[in-house]
Amino acid sequence: MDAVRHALPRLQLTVPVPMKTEKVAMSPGEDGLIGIPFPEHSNELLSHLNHQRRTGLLCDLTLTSRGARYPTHRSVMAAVSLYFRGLFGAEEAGGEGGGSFSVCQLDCVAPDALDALLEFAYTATLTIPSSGMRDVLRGAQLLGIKCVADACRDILGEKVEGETTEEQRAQNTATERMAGGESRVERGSRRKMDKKKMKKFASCHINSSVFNPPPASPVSHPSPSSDSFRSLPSTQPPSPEQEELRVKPRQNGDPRAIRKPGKGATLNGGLLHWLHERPHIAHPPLVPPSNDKLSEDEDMEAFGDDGVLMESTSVPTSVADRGAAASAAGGGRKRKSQTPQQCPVCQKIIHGAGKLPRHMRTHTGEKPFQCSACGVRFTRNDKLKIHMRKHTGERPYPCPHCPARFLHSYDLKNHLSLHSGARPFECPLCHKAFAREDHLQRHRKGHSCLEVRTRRPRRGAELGEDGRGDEGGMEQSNPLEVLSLQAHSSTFFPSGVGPPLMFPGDVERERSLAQALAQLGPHRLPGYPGLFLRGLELRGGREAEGEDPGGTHSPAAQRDRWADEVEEEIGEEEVEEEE
DNA sequence: CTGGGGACGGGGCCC
DNA sequence: TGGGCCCCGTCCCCA
Repeated sequence: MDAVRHALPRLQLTVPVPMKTEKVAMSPGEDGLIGIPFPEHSNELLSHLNHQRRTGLLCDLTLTSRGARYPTHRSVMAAVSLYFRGLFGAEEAGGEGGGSFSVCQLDCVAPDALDALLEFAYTATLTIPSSGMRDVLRGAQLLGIKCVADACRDILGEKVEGETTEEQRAQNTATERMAGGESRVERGSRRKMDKKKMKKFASCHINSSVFNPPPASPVSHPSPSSDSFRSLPSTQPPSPEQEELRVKPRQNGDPRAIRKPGKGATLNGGLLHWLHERPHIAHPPLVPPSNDKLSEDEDMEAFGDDGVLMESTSVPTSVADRGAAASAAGGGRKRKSQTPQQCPVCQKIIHGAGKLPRHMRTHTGEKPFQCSACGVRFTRNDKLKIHMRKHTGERPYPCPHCPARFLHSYDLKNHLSLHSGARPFECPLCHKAFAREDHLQRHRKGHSCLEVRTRRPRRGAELGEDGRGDEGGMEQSNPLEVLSLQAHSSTFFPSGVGPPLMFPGDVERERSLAQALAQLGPHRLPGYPGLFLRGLELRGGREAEGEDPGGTHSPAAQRDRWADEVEEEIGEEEVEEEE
């Protein structure tokens, strides 16, 4: 442990104190809040917890395996193991207050393997004797510690493609070993369910697996039923180190011995990653499991449904692997060689090597680049450089048609559209054209085209009358407002998702939300956790469809969406006119 | 409400 | 892998 502790200071990953996350996530200017990251916190926390475990302090759960006893903490086990989370969740759901058993018999997990898994839980380091790799793998699978299972599989050379099969096989084996009196019929049905889950898991890389027949027999607690295992949010993003961990670890007869980082290049590189990333990358996405949909959506947001982000979240996997994942997932614009990293504060995936520190400054408010002329500070050097043009008078972007010169290339671009008279951005509602896309967006957010629009048959009223059931909520509110809201909120909830804004009884709430979202814009949402979460909920499966996982909204894509909206509206209007 | 300038944050490319 | 540079989209502010 000391080795780990000594190694930790070298692991510079910005980790916010969880309690401050909301504040940290706010934009620097929001209420003057500044997030102060404490990179050591999570490591120190783990260290203290491990010390408590070793001294038996505050241990409220004892795991046993074939006579060996392992005092531990329920909260830690619930945090690291889907099985225990489900177990304790079921316990609490059953109104038993979460403290009804203190001994959990895990004879199905070999003592050494259990010891290694506990060591992992408390140190974020897995020390695996190669001879016991299979046992650890099985234990990790049974307890729902996916990252460990993945790493073991990698080390054993088992392919990811076989993940479902292997996991299934292992689980089934364990099931047969442990289930005892459980009826075959029940097992079969559960297996079927798990196959679905695993299939989803394999395709989406969302670790929401239900771990069927409980691998353990809590001594003083009945085994939780499968139904008790809720679909849980991902606790484990793809282990970035899996590729590196393909290198077999050193033999280590003592499972408690902590391997010192720094010895053994490739492997230890992996371990270093593992050490510092696991606590941060893996756990922040935790959301209250009571909101399954939200959890799922957030997972989609955080890791991408197309597998690319999952594969590449801080993952030094091979380019070929990523490419394969991308193509397998349907493609889209994908990075080739640069490693996306996940912001530990807002969970956003930051693409591009070296971009995470830059992004982190948006949370910390740090502005290390100060203008020597006026003292204005900037978060980025390149912005300062552009700013300096104001003082030097440099305007490197001259207009070829007039004497105007500009500081920014995009200013010139905007300006050129004036000369050309081009107004390529047209409001689909009132058909007013704009030279700039942001002006069109501003226009759409407002109500400036409402009058024109209301001359047409009102979509909301029509919808209400023709009995499209789920639109019924509109009847409870001003159809005009609903119309406006739908039209403009579609900017952020594009067609195809459908306007999930209107549900019976939710009109007011959703209107407020949509207005808030319209004010904030999608990129601002991470700074407003509540709205962000609701936004995720409302967005439904948009990100889940693999589109635009990084949150970028290219003009082309936006225009395409708007074009779709226009087509959709025109189509509907035609239908209405025919009626 | 619209046009225009500027600021800011993210992504791509390159070193 | 980090950072510089550039481009882009978006937002804010002002006239």
